Amino acid sequence: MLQHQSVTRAGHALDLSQPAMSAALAKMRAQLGDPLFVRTGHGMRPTPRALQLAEPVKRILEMVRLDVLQQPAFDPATASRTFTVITPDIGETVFVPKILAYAQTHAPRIAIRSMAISSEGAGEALELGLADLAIGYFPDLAKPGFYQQRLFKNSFVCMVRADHPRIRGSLTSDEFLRESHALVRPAGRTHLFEQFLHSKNIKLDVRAELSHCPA
DNA sequence: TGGCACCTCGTCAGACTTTC
DNA sequence: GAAAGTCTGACGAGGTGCCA
Repeated sequence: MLQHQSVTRAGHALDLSQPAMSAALAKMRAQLGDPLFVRTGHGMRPTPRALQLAEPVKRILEMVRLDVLQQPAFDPATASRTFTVITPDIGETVFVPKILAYAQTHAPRIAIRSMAISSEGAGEALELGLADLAIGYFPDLAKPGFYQQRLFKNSFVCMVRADHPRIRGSLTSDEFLRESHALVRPAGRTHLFEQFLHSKNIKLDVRAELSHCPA
């Protein structure tokens, strides 16, 4: 209003109609107990009270503009921080090296910290700010508040010893279930495939349980 | 969780005020 | 008296709190 000296023009500058602006002015008049702006032949002139308020209001608006509305843009080239990534064990060997290689060129001051936690705990870690990103299969995060993007499709394969009779060809599900198995369970976590078998009430003949995937 | 009442804030239309 | 601008009442949309 001080800048435009007109209810209509001030409203237009704020993308409001004149009545809306007039109503806002009426509310301010009631709250401050002063007309603030009075009609004259040369527009809406400020009262002494309005002029007195102009400087502190200007400072408040400037503070809001700088500290609230104007957020610093993220610049990978100069950013210096550690990103925490939730990823399964395989992610540490597949994803993290690629991320580091990319960061070395485009974000040289960025560091990556890998975190291996359960699918159920990933959502909470992200919500609490303990982690920045989760790479892997996290069906529990398919809900509002989380952004998801498919990066790739994955499939499972069977690993057998070099002289195993099934070294060639494919397996039927019955043949697969008749075999004995080595179960890789890092840090005691339940593998996605195990969860699938459990949901189907299928039990494997597990002869060995390992915490690391054999080289 | 859905329905309801209430409040806030917006627009529209028309009355009103001021100035020339 | 005309023109420009402001004010006001009616009404609608959306948000919120309460209650069954």
